[in-house]
Amino acid sequence: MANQEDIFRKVISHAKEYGYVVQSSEIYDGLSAVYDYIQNGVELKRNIREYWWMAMVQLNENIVGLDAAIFMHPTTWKASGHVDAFNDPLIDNKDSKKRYRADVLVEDHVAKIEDKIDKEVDKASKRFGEAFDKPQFLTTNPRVKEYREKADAILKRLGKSLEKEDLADVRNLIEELEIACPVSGSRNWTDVKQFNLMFGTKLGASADSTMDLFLRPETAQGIFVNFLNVQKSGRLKIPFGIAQTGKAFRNEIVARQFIFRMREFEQMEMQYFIRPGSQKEWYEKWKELRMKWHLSLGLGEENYRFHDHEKLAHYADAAADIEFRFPFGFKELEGIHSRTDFDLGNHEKFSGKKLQYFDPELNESYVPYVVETSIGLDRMFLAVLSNSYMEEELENGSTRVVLRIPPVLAPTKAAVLPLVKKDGLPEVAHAIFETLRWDFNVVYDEKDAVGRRYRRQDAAGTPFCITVDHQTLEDNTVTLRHRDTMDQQRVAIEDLPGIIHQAVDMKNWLDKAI
RNA sequence: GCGAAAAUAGCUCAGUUGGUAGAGCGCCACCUUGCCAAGGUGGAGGUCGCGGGUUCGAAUCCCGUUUUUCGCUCCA
Repeated sequence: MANQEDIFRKVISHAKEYGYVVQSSEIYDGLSAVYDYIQNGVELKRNIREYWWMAMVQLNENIVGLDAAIFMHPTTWKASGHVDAFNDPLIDNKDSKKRYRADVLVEDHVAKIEDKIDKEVDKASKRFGEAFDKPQFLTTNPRVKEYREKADAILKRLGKSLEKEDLADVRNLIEELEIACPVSGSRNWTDVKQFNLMFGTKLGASADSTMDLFLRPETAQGIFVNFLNVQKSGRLKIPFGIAQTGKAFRNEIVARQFIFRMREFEQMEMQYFIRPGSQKEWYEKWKELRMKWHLSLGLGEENYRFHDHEKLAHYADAAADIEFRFPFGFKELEGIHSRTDFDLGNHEKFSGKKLQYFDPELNESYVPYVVETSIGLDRMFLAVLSNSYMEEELENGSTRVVLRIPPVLAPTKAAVLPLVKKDGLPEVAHAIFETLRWDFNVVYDEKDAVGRRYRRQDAAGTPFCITVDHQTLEDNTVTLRHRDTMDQQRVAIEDLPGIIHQAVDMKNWLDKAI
């Protein structure tokens, strides 16, 4: 594991040194858990996004794209459940260093009181046998009544305090009830703090006419609110999907592990609208399809696994993660969720607008069910980058650092190198460069010995190097050198576009995925 | 957010009991070589994360702060 952490550190350093990812606002000491993608990073990220878009939108007849705004009407987040579910009062125990949801601590305490009531009921029922009248016992037994009143009073006070956001009172309540930490047994608590996982902002330039908004915590809602717009204008028939990529924002309590968990991140999501009752089938189908997409990149089958959720989110009736073996272990890369009609149904309720589909086959209208696939673009980036980074021992005893990025995703597809900086070789190399740049991202480099230039391109992840030498002047052939094998072959200049195309074209990669 | 560790050149790191900064690689220019990194000459680049304090004097000691890493915690 120490070795793995070491590699992760090296990947982060490498990402900076070779122009992939740097910390945001670095000259001001950075900003916690915010990163910028620089010249090579932006290309890799764009390529991953396009690879996804190609597979999900272009190659799927019944999936269309969308680009919704980051700002959305505030009621959206009430309907989606985020206002409630993303808002937690938290408290820490100073001795055990454990963090709890303050309301859960109080509720657990109440549950203990209710246990006592149950015990009284048990005792009484044993004593009275068949003659035991439970409802009457609950209302008349003085001890039970006392417990019940106590429990109700606590819950009422908790509810009131939470509603008024009176966190000091929640803390007081915990103190008065003498609630102790289950781990340390101590009552040494911090203050209760409200954590809102959504970023708030304001719409409106003048202070007296502003409206409180949230930056979207997920892109999915932009799809749901546009469900009818897209369906009607596209005359789409169920089942169909809407896909989008875009930024989402979460005020994570702990944001860490480089770009794995950031406060601002990019999602690639697809919501698939289906007939109610068919969700199981589509859920399984999309699990399979998404895994195929991942495997098509060749990062290694052993680096992926499914993780089925036992505890489901508020909207789902089934959920699984595709986990990837990151340098810090298997972690979630993509989620596939059966979201039922939760979202559309709630938007109906909150908006008062019908969000239904008339199914001509069934001759009835219904709120469609939804199966979602949601992948973190930044996580996918990290998966590719960390998986690609290798330090190799070569036969001659030297080592090389190489980024084995799948060629289809590589930021630069080829480097054009004149063997020497004279004898007209740079001119020929430049001409090749000028031709190839229309089809591929290519670079030109004439500095240093060619061997060193090869290594430089290895470290940057460029799959091909094209070397122009003296023979080129005679027969229009060049050396094509391969990143992964370091093999060299002699090819005609006119064959270059075809060879590179074969290696980097999405078609040749994605046909494994569909 | 708590705890621990760390922060010196683009990267990896030295820096003695406190005396105002170094190496290797990288980068730039020129020369040389010419198919798998590390030849020569010259050069750029650091107010030692930031802010205070102690001291004649702080990269070094003290306090605060920011950022990072690890653990806990949370995770739609």
